[in-house]
Amino acid sequence: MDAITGEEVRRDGAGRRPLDQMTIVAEAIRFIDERGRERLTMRQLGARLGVEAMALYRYIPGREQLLDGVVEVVMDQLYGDTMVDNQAATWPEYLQQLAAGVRRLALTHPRIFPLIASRPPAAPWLRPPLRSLRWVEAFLEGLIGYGFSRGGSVTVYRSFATFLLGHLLLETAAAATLPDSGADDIELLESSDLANYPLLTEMAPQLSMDMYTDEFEAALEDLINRLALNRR
Amino acid sequence: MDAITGEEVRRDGAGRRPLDQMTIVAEAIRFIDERGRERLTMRQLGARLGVEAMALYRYIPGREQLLDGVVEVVMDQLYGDTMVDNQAATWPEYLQQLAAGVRRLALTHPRIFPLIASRPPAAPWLRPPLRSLRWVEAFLEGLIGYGFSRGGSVTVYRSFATFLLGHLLLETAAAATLPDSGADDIELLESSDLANYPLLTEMAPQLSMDMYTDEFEAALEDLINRLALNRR
DNA sequence: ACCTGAACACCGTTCAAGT
DNA sequence: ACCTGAACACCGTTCAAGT
Repeated sequence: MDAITGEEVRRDGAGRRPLDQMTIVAEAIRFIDERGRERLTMRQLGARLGVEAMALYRYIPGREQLLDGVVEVVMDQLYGDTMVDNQAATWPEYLQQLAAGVRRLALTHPRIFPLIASRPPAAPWLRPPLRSLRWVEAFLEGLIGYGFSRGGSVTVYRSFATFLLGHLLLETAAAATLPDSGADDIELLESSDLANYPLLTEMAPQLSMDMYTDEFEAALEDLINRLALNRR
Repeated sequence: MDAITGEEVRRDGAGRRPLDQMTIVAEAIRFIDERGRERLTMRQLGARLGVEAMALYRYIPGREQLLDGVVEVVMDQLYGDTMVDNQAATWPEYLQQLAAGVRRLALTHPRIFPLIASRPPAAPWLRPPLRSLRWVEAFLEGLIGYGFSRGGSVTVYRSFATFLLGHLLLETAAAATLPDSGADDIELLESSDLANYPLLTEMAPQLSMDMYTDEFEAALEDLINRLALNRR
């Protein structure tokens, strides 16, 4: 019996429960969070599930679709966090809460977030493209609920999505780079010795301060003001 | 004799001139522009240069460093386009010209541009990180020339770089996805049938209009206004 | 029903050998 | 001096075979 569900648990000869899509995708998410998406291979993922890579193909068409599944699960989590039971009283509050929710997700899964923008989108015609049509639909619906016209809600979607994805892709990119590729740079033209850059050297303390949060909030307030002014 | 330089050209038995770093990196840039960075392999790049993959290792330490070289060459091109002989009379004009130059580069090499943000940066402490320290140094110098304090120039760098990279990463991401991975999506929870999304269906024409240019310019003007207000 | 072994067509990279 | 063949340790993926 399973301790939580109380269901009868089937086990194979090696004492494993059989795989399924969700188990595999969930493990892939954990894998990418820990080691980055470059290192996610079918063979290594199989190993973590106690199985040969070939076994995964019974549940997942291939590696690309596995990555699509990862994005889909993460986007559904976002949908639940931000769109279900949203209590915002005004549209600026609504945007603030959505922004906070998306940023929380991006910082929780910094190595997965870039996939949201780089995977071939579900609706390539949507500008900017997003994997979760359900989220976009709910977003437009929310805005209309706050009194925006249909055309106005599209304008807001555009600038809000651009703002959010843009900022968070950048904030996230640093965290997503492999932490152990300590290889030397190719020396193409001149060495990038810090000594050649007096201003950089002098301002290094300020330049290295992590101000993403402040910058994010300042820019978001700005965007909301802009939208408020242009509203008709 | 070489038709252009007039120099004596060494050729090997197969009638090829010997390779060098620049030739290889330039071919890699062309390759990524045409077929995407996922498909750039040492073996295929070698083939385009009329050589086995192993020959490349005489000039390039490895694939990762080749990609670093690609970014470096592109950034140097950007430096030449935007920083050398910049004639802007005021700092807002300066930012407009830089923004236009960076966007031009991003749209010329949409499949290379994301590398600028995702490669391990030359100075990881720099926020936001950028591969070209030379460009950042010149940027700060320019701002100080227009009367910004040292601290003020850092603030402007931060918000300007965040804005630019963010917007362009997003605009560029669509173009960078492989155009021929027509595989079916994994069906995880529900099908993303457009019929379930009435607002999306209704607003499809507006949502599919490419408004990146307008959005980019509106947001840039906004940023400049914000910077002008906060200036001390 | 579910997993694996063997195989195929690819990778990046090293190094001794060819010219 | 410059390139290649052969090799190694990996990939994703297919499919007949095992339990």
